[in-house]
Amino acid sequence: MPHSCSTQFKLAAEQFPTDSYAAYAYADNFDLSLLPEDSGIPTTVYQYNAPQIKIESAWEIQEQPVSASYAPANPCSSASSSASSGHQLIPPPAYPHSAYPSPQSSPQQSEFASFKYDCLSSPCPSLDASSIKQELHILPPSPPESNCETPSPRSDTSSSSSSIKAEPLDAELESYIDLNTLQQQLLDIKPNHQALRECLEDTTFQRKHNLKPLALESFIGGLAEVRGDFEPVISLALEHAKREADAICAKLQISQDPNAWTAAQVHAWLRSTLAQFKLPPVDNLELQFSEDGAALALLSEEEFQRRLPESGSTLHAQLEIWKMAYADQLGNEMEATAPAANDMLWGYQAPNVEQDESEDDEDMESAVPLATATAPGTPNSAPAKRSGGARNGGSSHIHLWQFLKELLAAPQVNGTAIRWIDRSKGIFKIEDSVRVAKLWGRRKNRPAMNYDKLSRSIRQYYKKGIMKKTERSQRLVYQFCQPYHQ
DNA sequence: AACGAGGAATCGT
DNA sequence: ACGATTCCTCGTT
Repeated sequence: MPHSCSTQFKLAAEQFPTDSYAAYAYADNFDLSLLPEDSGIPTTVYQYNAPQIKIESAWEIQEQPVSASYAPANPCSSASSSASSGHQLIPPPAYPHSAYPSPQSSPQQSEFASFKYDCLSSPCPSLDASSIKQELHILPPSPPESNCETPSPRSDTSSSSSSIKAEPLDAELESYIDLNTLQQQLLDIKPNHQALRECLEDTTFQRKHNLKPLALESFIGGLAEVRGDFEPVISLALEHAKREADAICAKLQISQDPNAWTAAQVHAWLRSTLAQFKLPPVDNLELQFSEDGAALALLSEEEFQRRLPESGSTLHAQLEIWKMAYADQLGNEMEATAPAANDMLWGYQAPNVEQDESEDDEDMESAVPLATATAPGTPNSAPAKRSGGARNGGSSHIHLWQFLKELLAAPQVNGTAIRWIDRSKGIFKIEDSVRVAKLWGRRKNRPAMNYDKLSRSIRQYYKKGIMKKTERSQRLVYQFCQPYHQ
């Protein structure tokens, strides 16, 4: 085995940035169920062929109380066995980043993905207590109330490459990614996001670990440009944002489309968002913001900041997220009806089996099972629809059909594993039976799950009237029965 | 070989 | 009790 190289993410996060992109990372309650289920992300140790990467935690700050209810009673054995040591070791299998045979998996991608998750996740139900604790340190539960201008103890941020230090460690090579420095760079982000831009544009990290170049513009430029490396991550963030927005929309009786808001609804949303992020309430909100939703959506971040120095950035960022979430939803709907058109719209390239680029790895794949049982139109919640009954945390006894709908709801992430054939009829196809089964097994904490068993469960649905075979029987093609679809 | 169908026992909640 | 899991045999693609 070649010598390994460990990448150590350090972060002492006492500050909390308030810039737009930080809002992605620090949104109060990003649903960590979106994230890999069997690994405490910041503490995961990845190993694969050169260079081998170890990501481990080095947080040393005080403990924060954390709800243990989110920690599964029995996480995957490999995870729990080493949880106490603050990191877990994933031995390098044939397919380094995936417990699941994925011949085209890309360790580089997944490594970077894990890094991205670190940046995008926020304190939420995670898998083991240690990782929760650590994530709380990365991303404080309270939204941006601390001073974003607080200088970081580290001042050497002139070059982002300085945040990546390689140091030999015995036979191993250990490189540190100092998140202190990285965070400082985030804190330094100016309205034009120069620091983030520089940070992301710096390719040292990529080159060092032989990563694919990063399409920076795709990240900054908005959803329509989002693709490639960021696609799954953005998708996850948007999935969360959409669910969150959903609940808020129901509460405030407003549209999911900010452009459709009246001025009064704008005020309601602003107040709600201020409260959500624990920002100081604004007395003369109506005077400050006379715009309706469409006009509000056109305001620049500077304008937000000018009107509300304390909270303008956060509000603007949150609005951006809402806009993206709504746009993404439209995109998904279009994809259901006219995939080709949607691909053109989003520049989204349908996953090609013959290509090796977008093959999922451990990170991507574990990130796939999305959300809670909030899949749209669950018959169980038929009358109340999605009124937000039992939300997060109830995913442990999710039904298989619900889980499948969850996967189907995120085609950008799961398109290679399962996809709609005819959404209006509830017909879908399992493209990668192994993968879907593994995901299901992971969700249910059944490591021995396979497609044979999963399909047996699906067949049980036949006589229950939950699913049926299509008229013209096709392999791996199933159909939801009416009440369970739509 | 992979998938489909369904019986039967068992498990977990 | 119920849904899911596990194991099984046999048939089909």
